[in-house]
Amino acid sequence: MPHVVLVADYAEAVLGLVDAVGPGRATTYGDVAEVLRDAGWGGGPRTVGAVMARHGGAVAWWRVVRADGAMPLCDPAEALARHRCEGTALTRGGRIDLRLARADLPVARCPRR
DNA sequence: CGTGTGACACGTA
DNA sequence: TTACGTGCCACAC
Repeated sequence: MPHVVLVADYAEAVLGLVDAVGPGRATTYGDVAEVLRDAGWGGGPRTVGAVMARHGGAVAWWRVVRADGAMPLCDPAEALARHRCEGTALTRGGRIDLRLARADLPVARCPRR
């Protein structure tokens, strides 16, 4: 079959990783993209963001933040509230403290290889 | 096949 | 610390 991986499959992988991030923890678009990249998928941070925009509602989207710890732009207030409930480590600027909250992502597997 | 766009990342000022 | 420019990948026109 084609060497091109359908977005649906990529999206499934993204959601799987996000789902693996437990309460009180967080990961970044870049981290997710890197894992998927090592697994043989293409894409970058922005591609992960695109997937979240389309299918994010099915998972804990607020646990995926930017590399600087800032909340996703879609709904910062909602995300911040969620993290406060979960007790996620935050900095005084109201951003995620990735030093403490960064989650270890499971190893993704390639679509076909 | 060029151009614009996006829930990003990173170096530099 | 914030602001701006550049690189990045995939997709819609």
